[in-house]
Parts: sequence; C-alpha cells; structure tokens
Amino acid sequence: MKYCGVIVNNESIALDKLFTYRIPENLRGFVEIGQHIKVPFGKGNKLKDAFVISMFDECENTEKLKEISDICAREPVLSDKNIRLINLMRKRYLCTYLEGIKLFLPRGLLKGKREKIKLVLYSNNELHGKYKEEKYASIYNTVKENVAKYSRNELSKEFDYSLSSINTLVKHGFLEIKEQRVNRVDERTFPHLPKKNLTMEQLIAIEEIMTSKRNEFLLHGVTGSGKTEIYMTLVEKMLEKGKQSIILVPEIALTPQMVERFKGRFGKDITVYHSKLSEGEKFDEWHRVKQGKVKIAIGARSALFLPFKELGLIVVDEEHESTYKSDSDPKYLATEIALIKGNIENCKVVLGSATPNIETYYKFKRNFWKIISIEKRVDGAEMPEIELIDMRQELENNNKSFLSAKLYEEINERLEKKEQIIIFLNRRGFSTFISCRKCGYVFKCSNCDISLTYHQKSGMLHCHYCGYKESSTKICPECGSNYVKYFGLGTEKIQDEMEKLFPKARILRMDHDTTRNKDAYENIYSDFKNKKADILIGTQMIAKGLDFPDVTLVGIIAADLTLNLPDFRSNERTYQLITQVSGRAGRGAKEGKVILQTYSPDNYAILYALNYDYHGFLEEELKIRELMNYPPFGRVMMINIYSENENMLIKGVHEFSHKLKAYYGGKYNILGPCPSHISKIKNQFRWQIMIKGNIEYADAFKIKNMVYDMSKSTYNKIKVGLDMNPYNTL
DNA sequence: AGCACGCCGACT
DNA sequence: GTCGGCGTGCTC
Repeated sequence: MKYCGVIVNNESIALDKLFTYRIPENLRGFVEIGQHIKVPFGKGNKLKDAFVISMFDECENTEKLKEISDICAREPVLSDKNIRLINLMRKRYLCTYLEGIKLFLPRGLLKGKREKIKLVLYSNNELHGKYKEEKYASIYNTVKENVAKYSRNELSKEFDYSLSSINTLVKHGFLEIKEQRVNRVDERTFPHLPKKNLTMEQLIAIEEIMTSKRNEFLLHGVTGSGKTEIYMTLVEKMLEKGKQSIILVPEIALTPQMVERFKGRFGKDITVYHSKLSEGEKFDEWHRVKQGKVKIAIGARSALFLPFKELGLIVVDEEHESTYKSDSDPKYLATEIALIKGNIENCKVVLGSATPNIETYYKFKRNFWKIISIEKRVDGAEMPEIELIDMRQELENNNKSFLSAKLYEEINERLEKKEQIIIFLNRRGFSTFISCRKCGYVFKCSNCDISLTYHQKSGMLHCHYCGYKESSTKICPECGSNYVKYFGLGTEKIQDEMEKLFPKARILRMDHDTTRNKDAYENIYSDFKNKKADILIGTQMIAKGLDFPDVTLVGIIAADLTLNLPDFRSNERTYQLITQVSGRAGRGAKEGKVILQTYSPDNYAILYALNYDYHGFLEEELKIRELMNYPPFGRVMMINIYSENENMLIKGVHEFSHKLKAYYGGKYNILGPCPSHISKIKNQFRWQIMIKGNIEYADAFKIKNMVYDMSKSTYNKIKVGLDMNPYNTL
C-alpha cells in the first residue's frame, strides 16, 4: 500500500480527523494498521506521534502529501477490533479519535517510557585455581543457585559479600552480568486458596453461561449469593480453553478481599490494573498483557482496554455502580463498552449485581438476553429484616436525637451480646450546614456554590469540592452576632455523639477522612473484622462488598439523603444503597436486622427496598422513566458550560440555546439553559442545557460541532463539556 | 493546540 | 521606514 490515514497526537478538536500520508519506498510493506508511527506535521514539520488507522493505494491530491518518517514499533499497538470500538465510542460518546486511542495505551508509551532494566548476575565459567577458596566459592554457588536473581549490589547486601570480590569474579569471567527486564509492579503473593464447593444454583449458572450460544448474561443474585465463586470458575474454564478474562470491580481499593481471592487462586497469571498504579507500573503491566504473559486482569474500568489477544470473558461485578461511568472524556459507561466489546471480540460478558441498573435490566429484557437469577445466599442465610422508622414520629415523641428509640435499644442489645453493629450515613464531616440564626447568613465556600462543612478534627470549615478551608467561628461575619449555629449531621458527629451515648463501646469510623492514608482502609477493615471494635460508622464506602460475619445490626441514619437530589436516578440510587448496606448484616450464622430511619417513609424506592422487591421497584421506576422520557426510553445529552466570567457565560449560553432550539427544538425536548445545581465550582460558573428524546447520533455529532464553534467564537473563555447519558447532573 | 501570515499603531 | 501587537486560518 502506498498511502495511509493517520490520527496525529494533538489534543485539538479541530484536528480530530484522518490525515493522509505517503508511505516512502523504504517503509513499504512494513506499515500496518494500528501501528504507532512518527509523522512530520504542521508548518514546521515537527515530528509528531501518530497512529495508522487505514491504508490504501489510490488517492487524490497526492502533491500536498507528506511522507511518514518512522515506525516506532513493528507490532501494532491497536488491533482492528480496537479501532472498530474507537469509531463506535467517537459516535456514541462524542469523543475524539485520540481520546479513544489513548484508552488503549498506557500513558508512558507516548512519553517515551522505557522498560526498566536491571543488571543481574549469571554463573559462567567453573571456578579454578585460587578462586576455589571459600570466599569466592560461596559467592559463586549463591549465584549458581539464584541465576538472574540478584544485581551485584543486592547480592552483596543480602548475603554480606564484599562487592570487590564479586567484581573480581566478574572480571575473570566466572560470573557474568546480563541485562534483564524487571517489573515495576510489586509482586505481592497471597496464600493459595482452595476451591469452594459450588451450590446447585451456581453450577447451573456456570453451565448456562458456558454452553449458551449468546454472549450476554446478567447475573442477578442477592448479596452473598456467591457470585465471586462463579466468576472464578468461569475464569478457570476460559484458562482451560486458552482464553483470557477481564474482571471489572467498582473500585480496587474497596475490594481487597476479591483481589486476595483471585490472587490466591490464580497467582502469577493475574494483573491488578487500576488508576493508582504509577505510570511505569501501568506501562509494564500493559506489556505483560501484550506479550501474553498475563491471562487475567482484575481492575477498575480502565482494565477493559488491556490488549488481550484471545479474550474469552468479561465480568462486570456490581454492574450498577456509578464508578463504571467515566467522568473524564470519553465519558463512557464500562458496562456498555463491555457488552459492545463482547460482540466485537465474541466473548462472554457477565454483568453481576443484586440490584441491576434499571437501564441494564431493561436492555436485557428488550433484547431477550439471558438473565440468571440466584435467589439464595450460599450459606442458606436469609436477607435481614428491615424495619422502617419514621423520624417525624420520633420528633413528635420528643426525641430530638439522630438515633430513634428503637435503634438505640437495638444497639444496646447487640453490645450486650457482643455482636457487631454498622451505622451508615452518607455524609462526612461534623456539621454540614452552618448559618447565623439572627440574619440567616450561610457559610459558603468562596470558590464554589457549596455550603461549608465543619470538621471537628481540624477545627475548620471545609469545602468538599475544592478543598478550601477556613477557621470556624461563633461570630457571624455578616451581622456580628454570636448566633452562629452548626446544623446538619455527618459521620464525624455521629462518632462523637455515640462515644458519649455508648461509653463502653469501641467505635471505628470509615469515610473519606479516615482512609486518606495508604493502608488505612485495610487497617480499619481488618480491625473490625478481628472484632477489635463493636461499632463501625461509615459512608458509601462501607456499602460495598465488605464481609463481616459478626455484624447482626445495620442502622441507616437517614435513608433520604440521596433522594432529594435533582437527578432522575436518585430513587434508583436510594434503592440500591439501602439494599447494599442491608446486605452487610447477617452474613454469618446469626440472624441480622436493619433499622432504616427516614423522613420520607412513603417514598416508593424506600418501600420496595424494605421488602427487597427489586421487580416491584423496577416496574414502578420504569413507568416514571417512560412518562418523563428518561433513559431507557430515550437518551439524555447534557451540555455543561463553564466560565470564570459569569456575564459572558450567561450571554453565550442564551445565544447558543436559541440557535440550538431553532434547529432541534421541534425534534427533541430541550431543557434549560439554567444554572447547574452547584452553580459554581473552583471559581467557574456553571450552566447547563439538557436534551432529551430519541437523540440520533448524527444529530448529537452536529450539536457537538455547534457547541465547539460557540466555544471557539468566545476565544475559549467559555468551556464546554458534553455528556451522553450523564450519571452526574449536578 | 501551535505556528505563520498579515494588517495596524508606536518607535528608532 | 521597522518592530511587534495579536486576530485569523490552516495543519495531510
């Protein structure tokens, strides 16, 4: 082929298209689709990284073509299938080619990261003459027993040999130094774990997945139904067939037990891949996968793009979790990509959840894909009973505490029986709202439109969005009165109050503030598991996957916190959160109980959650979504518009909105423009426009261009973000 | 995004 | 007359 179409490594949206280059004679036959190459670009013909996307022999306007200058690596970094997926993502999520390409590559690749080399010792010629004496012989034999394991320095340190003796042996050819690639990833190994016996339900599920002609499976199993064991067996079966597997988990840091189990079972064949790895570590792991040395990846959503050659299985565990939605461009949804990838690569895709995402469930129903239900917990335990407490009633009974009489009583009972308790509140800090009772002044962040939260530990008011802090005060800065009052409840205050209420109880707290240090999460987790504490107070963090057999009581302090957000998924989130948190109780032999406190006892999400009635909730929620034209009955496209200059922003937004409505107002439902729920973050004012309806991708693409034209015409003083199917509408 | 071109005002 | 201000437009 004489010509190729390439994507140049340049972030500009204006350059988001294929550029044609001539392939010079000396490179003919060597260029391949998916290769990483260098091309001269722009007026100065600066050498740029580029990727080959297409190749052809015929071409118009060949006079102005430049020639590609180099091939970085013969082995392509992108496969044909990857490129298909990139094209799809560009359409679906309105991202650029380059943003799509970058998902598939470790960051270090374009930054010229190299493999890390270590100079290790090999034994060479047999010892003779004076070198047979003990001093040298012991060094020689150590190396012989540990070929290619130690560098000179390591050997000297580890065994207390003199460095010069080692060097002497090298000099005379008894030892040899060779380069060796080393892996930057710390290879922590776990004790080997035996397989567990599978229940009938698990065996049937596995059989179904392995023998079905279809690729898509939704594993709808209650918490504790042994989904992990099913995943591991599937992975094993894929290994037998010579195929690789990807296991996605919502957040690696919150699933240490799962990682432990997989590592224990599969040892070296596995990579743990997530955003906390350093650039170098990611680079090495990516190469290990590329070279076929890794058979299984367990990781966050980014693991989906690792270069496996024969993918057999993709598992998305807790598929309803919002962490599967990327919040940077491309704003893809990993569950969606998993299903598309399953189709492109012809591999099995298993989505697992106790509370499947409404849109996922609907998609499976509509396409007649297989939904596998597992009704029983592995150990035969029942899901704990949930008791609803109307907190308005508590107030009438003159109980002003955040603990209902019932919850207080139940806590005391468990403490006496030496059983463990989890208290859940989805809000951190001490007081979450501070205002003056005289003049109504509210303490807000100066950079964001957010009320400040008081943290007792620091004694300061914090902004949870930009990190701004100021010292707390009792004097109102507005009217000078000393009627400043601290309202609102966070986990920090709960801990403080509970320590007073239950002076003998040992209390731990797990939230963003207490898990900031490395290992803090695992320490709190293991302390609680080893019964070094009686009560664990926590946010969202404790809702996921934690397994504490001795927890028999879960208290949900305020089940309506997630309910009042202006987001069409807020009922669904509430349902999921209650179910997940409740699943923490009664995981052992003893029966569990959940006390759910709320100010909205009539809300349907809460009522269905009480009875673990997923299908009841599903039907109700689908009715509302259909009525409101929300997903899955239509698409939502969110246009977020930001600027530091508020006047310019308002003017620009309105002009743009007029134009948009003139073009598409008849076809789609256009809401806004209006200020975002949080109208300012980090000194950027924020407005939004929401488009609802059966948005065609072609229209979305045109809207994208309109939006960027607007941004360009204001000299980028106004910035724009596009989000198809947004998970965060605040 | 970068980079050059080009068309205006302030200066040696 | 020339230097440099940044608005405009293109990049195979």
